[in-house]
Amino acid sequence: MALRQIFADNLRRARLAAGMSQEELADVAGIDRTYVSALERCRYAASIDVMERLATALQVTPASLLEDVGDVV
Amino acid sequence: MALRQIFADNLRRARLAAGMSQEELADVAGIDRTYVSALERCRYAASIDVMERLATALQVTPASLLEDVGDVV
DNA sequence: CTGTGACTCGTAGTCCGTA
DNA sequence: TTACGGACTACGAGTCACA
Repeated sequence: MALRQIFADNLRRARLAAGMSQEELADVAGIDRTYVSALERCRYAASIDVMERLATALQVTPASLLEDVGDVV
Repeated sequence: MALRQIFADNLRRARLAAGMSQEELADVAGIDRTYVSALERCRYAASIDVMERLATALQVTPASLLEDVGDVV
């Protein structure tokens, strides 16, 4: 499993856990609304500083967004 | 402290711990020697898939490269 | 072995609108 | 609320020569 996919999964999970919409998260993190959508859909390989902003906005550690939780499916 | 800096530090530490030169790491990770140098010097905000390749080459988890170990200085 | 400036090229990332 | 497309710009990706 690619790391981008793991990141996408963790991002979505963390966002939902925080009870935020993509729009809210994008707003708080200071990034584009459609970009959050694209990230969760694994369209892009986010750079490290975007990860940082996202992690901060979600109040989780950046490292936790890369943790491989295996197939939750 | 910016995450890019933490990443740069962790990258260098992991590389030295593995007893590799920038050249060797670059070779194993399949990226340019000078690019590894640039990354360790915090010149760029590495993207997630570069991190993945680097982590694999160093045989550490991608998440460990983002762990804030504080000022080791 | 490593740092660095210069360079090209691809894509990250933004902004628009629509379903 | 989210997925997704197009068009655009900024910056990361990747390489070279030289110190």
